[in-house]
Amino acid sequence: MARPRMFDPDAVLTDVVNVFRRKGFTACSVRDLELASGLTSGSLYNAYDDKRGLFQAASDHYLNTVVRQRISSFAPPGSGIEGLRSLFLSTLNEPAEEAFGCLITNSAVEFGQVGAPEFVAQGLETLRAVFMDRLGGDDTDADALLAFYQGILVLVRSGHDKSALERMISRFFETFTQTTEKE
Amino acid sequence: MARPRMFDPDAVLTDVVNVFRRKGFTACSVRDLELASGLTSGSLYNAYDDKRGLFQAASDHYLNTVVRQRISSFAPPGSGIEGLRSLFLSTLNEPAEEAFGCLITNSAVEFGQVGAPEFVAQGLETLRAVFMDRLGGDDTDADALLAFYQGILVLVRSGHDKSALERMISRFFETFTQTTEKE
DNA sequence: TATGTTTTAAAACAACTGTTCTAAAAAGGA
DNA sequence: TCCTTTTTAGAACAGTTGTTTTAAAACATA
Repeated sequence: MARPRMFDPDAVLTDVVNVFRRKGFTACSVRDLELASGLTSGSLYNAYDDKRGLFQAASDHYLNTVVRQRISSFAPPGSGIEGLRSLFLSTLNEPAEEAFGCLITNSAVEFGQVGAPEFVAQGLETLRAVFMDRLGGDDTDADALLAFYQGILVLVRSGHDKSALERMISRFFETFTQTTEKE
Repeated sequence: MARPRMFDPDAVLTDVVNVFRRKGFTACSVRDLELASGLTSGSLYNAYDDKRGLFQAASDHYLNTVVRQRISSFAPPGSGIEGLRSLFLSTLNEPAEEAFGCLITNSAVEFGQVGAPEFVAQGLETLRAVFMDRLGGDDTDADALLAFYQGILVLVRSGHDKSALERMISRFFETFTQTTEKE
């Protein structure tokens, strides 16, 4: 029919999502996105309508590739609490110079409850469902784990000492395993 | 000597800090700050040098009035774990329409570890010290509680169901009290 | 090879950004 | 009352924002 895209959408979204994670949606200019993607604004606007549309595509990409892939890699169905332990520890794998943090967490905080894109609620609910399933607990337990998880990502993002966080996560799951084993 | 200020600095900073909590530093324009404070940009720049200076004054104000006051109100020295329980539950006291969240949490996420103002580290350390003292635990326990606390604030900010969060906090401190009582 | 459609690149846009400048107003000390 | 100093209000500033427009380039199909 016509001229095909010259860029690889997956590669572009991967690059773009990292800029959004690093700077946030508002502080990230279209020029930043041009630079990160190697594309010009014309191509971006033609493919994604506007900045918000690009963010939406990028966050969907993030949810499907980063988050869900991380879950199935570290805490696949049936992996139980040990899977969750691995998942929590995997959040510490970030560049030491500057932690990007999690786009879900970052966006939840940046947008708040009013203008938040749907992917925030989706992402939180995805995590919550995983926690509930692997844990074998109820909604309240899942919420507690969700809060703990989000808090870790805040501390990671703020540059908190990694080894301290590792100790903390390890101990938490140790005592947690003991507690649930007793009964 | 000369003409005195016509505005009440405390009142201005209280108003300003709420806009920063609601919109974040970057997304908050100087016009927003004029509107919120009732002052004109001339007065703001004369008193606080620039936007960053105003943010610094506002965040210091927040730390001293909101955070530290909340601590001494809900979890004063000697109040132990019960104090912490009250403190955690107090984070749910937010306007139902739009949760402002905590300026420490919000700023930790917005700025990350590179350009973050000092008050973020100060605020996190203040909380951590309180947790450690009231808990009677070690650094690792304090970090865990700090993560849990930050995560709750993320969920509050994102509009998570308040009653669910209340149940979660209550149960956490119940089982926590039991666990520590046993030994 | 020609046609038709889309992507691309780059210039151009108005609106908004943080900040500075200007001049008038306000007050305390002499 | 006059002088000095500071605050105030608001206009003005250059730079950046997200977005649109323009025209050329690039392919798939016929």
